[in-house]
Amino acid sequence: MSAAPRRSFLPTTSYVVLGLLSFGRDLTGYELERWADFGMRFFFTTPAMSQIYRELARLEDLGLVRGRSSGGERTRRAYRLTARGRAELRRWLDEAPVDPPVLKHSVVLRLFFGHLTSPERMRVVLEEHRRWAEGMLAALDEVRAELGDEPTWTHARVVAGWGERFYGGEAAAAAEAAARLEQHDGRGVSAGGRDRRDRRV
Amino acid sequence: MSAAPRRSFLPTTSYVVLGLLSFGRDLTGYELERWADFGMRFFFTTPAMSQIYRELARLEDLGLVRGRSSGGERTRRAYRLTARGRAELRRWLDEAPVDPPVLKHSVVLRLFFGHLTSPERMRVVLEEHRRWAEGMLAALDEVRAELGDEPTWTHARVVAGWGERFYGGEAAAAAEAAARLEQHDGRGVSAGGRDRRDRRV
DNA sequence: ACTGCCATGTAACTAGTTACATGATTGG
DNA sequence: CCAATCATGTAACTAGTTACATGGCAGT
Repeated sequence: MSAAPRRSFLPTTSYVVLGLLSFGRDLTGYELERWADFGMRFFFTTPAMSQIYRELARLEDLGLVRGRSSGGERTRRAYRLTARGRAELRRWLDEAPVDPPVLKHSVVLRLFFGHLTSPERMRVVLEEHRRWAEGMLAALDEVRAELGDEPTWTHARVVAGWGERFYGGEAAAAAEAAARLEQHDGRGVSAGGRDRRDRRV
Repeated sequence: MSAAPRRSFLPTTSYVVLGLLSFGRDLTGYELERWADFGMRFFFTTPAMSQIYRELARLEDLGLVRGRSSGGERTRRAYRLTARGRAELRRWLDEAPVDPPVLKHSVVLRLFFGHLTSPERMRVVLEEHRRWAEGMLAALDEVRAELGDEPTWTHARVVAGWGERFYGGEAAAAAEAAARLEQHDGRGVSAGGRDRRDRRV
């Protein structure tokens, strides 16, 4: 008796591909991967090449993209969005439930289980993470520079703003966590007295 | 002839299970899921129940956990970490490469493709995300309150600090993005420069 | 008696991976 | 001629999902 027809949606990765093609340029599987890795890796894991090719095959079956070969049958096949593809992408944007980001943060996981390893190792892990985040921040700056101020990239610039906050946050959080642990370890090790809090259980 | 033996590691989800059992309490598959969903969902997607049961079966095959049934063969089976399980977890913490967090952020993805939908929809999406982030923040506060100041949860408290930064950041980023778009749309509309590309459908 | 939570698992499927095989084109 | 990059795809596998089937136990 439900009133909703509830057509379902494709996996999000499909919309990554459709979306990249929505900027108007025809792209090969290879280029798709380069673009995804250039601009989207900041907020969405880049799928493996083989996955992209399979995705393209599926989307073509569904009539959402059309591929055209050039330079012989195998050498190069560039895809463009069909009208139905554009409509499907729009349907997703307009109607798909806004589900929360998927996060698998193995660094924080390690931190959570920090009682099982040494403070030194924990410091190394956090420092490595901090450096990674700084690196991403730098890469993001480069991307942003390339965006210029063309209106095509209006939303991309806003996304870059999100990214700066996110990666800056990760770097700061790693530093803060390290500082907090250091403080805690220091207290535990150096002064025998003065801190009864640490002895219970 | 390579110097490195390079034993490989289990999927990260396995270490989630091992780690939860490292706090010393025997847990059933069901409880494992509850605990993961209570404390780890803030930084690591909670696996499906069926996945947890399969994980436990595998870990038992590998001798990393041991399960004991009680109350008949089917009704309840609680698992504990074996010495080898603890060693494997420690090996992962100490030696596994620190790989970056895996992120699939469909909200930012939508923002990136914002040129394909309406400003109103974009506002709704961002607002929904902001509220979700605020909700997570509130939930995190509750968890934190429950942690008290026992030393068992030292690292968990540091993780909570990370979470506050992360979810606070998401909420702020959503708000900021919405503000930036509003500003931009206002400018675009009042100046009369209509977008040429988006008239159909 | 019934409801809600505790509890375990299987089956079928989907999404994604790595490893491998193959070849064209371009620039030094 | 050689290396790097562009380019496409298959095969085998792994991780994870949803849907389903089953049943115990506690409280009202």
